[in-house]
Amino acid sequence: MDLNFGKYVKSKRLELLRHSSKYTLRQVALALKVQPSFMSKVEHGLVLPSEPKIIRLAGVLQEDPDVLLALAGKVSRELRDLITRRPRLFGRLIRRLGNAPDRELLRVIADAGEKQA
Amino acid sequence: MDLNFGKYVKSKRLELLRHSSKYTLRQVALALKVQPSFMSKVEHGLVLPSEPKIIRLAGVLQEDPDVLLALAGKVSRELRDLITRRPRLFGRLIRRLGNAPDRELLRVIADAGEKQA
DNA sequence: ACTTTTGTATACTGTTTAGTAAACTGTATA
DNA sequence: TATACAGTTTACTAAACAGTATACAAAAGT
Repeated sequence: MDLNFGKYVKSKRLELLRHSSKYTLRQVALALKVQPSFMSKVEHGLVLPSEPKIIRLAGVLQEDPDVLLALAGKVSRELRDLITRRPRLFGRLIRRLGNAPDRELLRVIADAGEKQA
Repeated sequence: MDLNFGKYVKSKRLELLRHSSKYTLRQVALALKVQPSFMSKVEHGLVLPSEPKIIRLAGVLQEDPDVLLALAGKVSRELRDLITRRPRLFGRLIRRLGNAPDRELLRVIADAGEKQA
C-alpha cells in the first residue's frame, strides 16, 4: 500500500492547522467519522481509508478528490463506471494518452470539450 | 456483484465448446488453475475471479480482457496506473467523454493517435 | 452395465479491508 | 498541579475476497 498517501494527508493537515485549530488530527477524524486512532494510522501509512472516506477527507482538506484517491492508488467509482460502460473505447483512449505529454492531453481535452462545453 | 459476468463467460465457453472439447468447464478451470467447483460458481455469478484470473480467462475464451474486466465491474491495474499517474488530467478527460457518443470518442482517439501511432 | 467425464453443492480456509475500543504518553495551560 | 487536549499504541473484529477439498448426481461413452 501507498506510504505517501499518509505523508501527504498529514502535511496538508498541518498546513491548515497553522491557520485554524479545526485541523487537529482529532477534529479531522471527527469530521470523517472515524476514530482518532484510525486517523493516526492513516497518517503513518499503515492503513488506507475507504473510497468514500477519502472523498470526504479531500473535502475537509480542500484537496482534489481524484488526486487524493490517486495517492491511495485508487480511481473513483464514478470514473470506473464511465470506463466500464465502454471498456474498449476508453481502454484505447487511455493507453494512447498514457505516455503522451501533458500538453497533448490538455489539447485533447480541449478538443473533446468543444461540443458539450 | 455482477451476475452477467458469469452468464457471459458461460455462453462464450459453450460457444467455443461446440467447436472443440477443450472448452468444458473442467478444462477451462484447469487452464486457469482453479478448481472446477470454483469455475462453476463463477459461471453462476456467485463469485468473481481475481483480476489476473479474469485476464487469463479472456485469453482462454478469446475475449478482450478490458471487456471481461468491465463485466466484472473492474478496470485493469494497467489502466488504473496510467490514470493515477495524472489523475486530474485523466479525470477531466474521462468525465468529458463519459457521455459523448461513440463516434466522438473514436474521433478523439484517432486524433490523439496521430502523433505516436 | 459400467466407468469416465461433466457440472454442481456444501463446507471450510487463509487473507485483506476497513475499521473500533481502550489505554497510554506527551504537552499546554489555568 | 491537575485537567484538558493531542497524537499514538495495541489488541481486537466483522465482512468481503478468493479461493480449496470433498463428495455427489447426471450424462455420455464404450
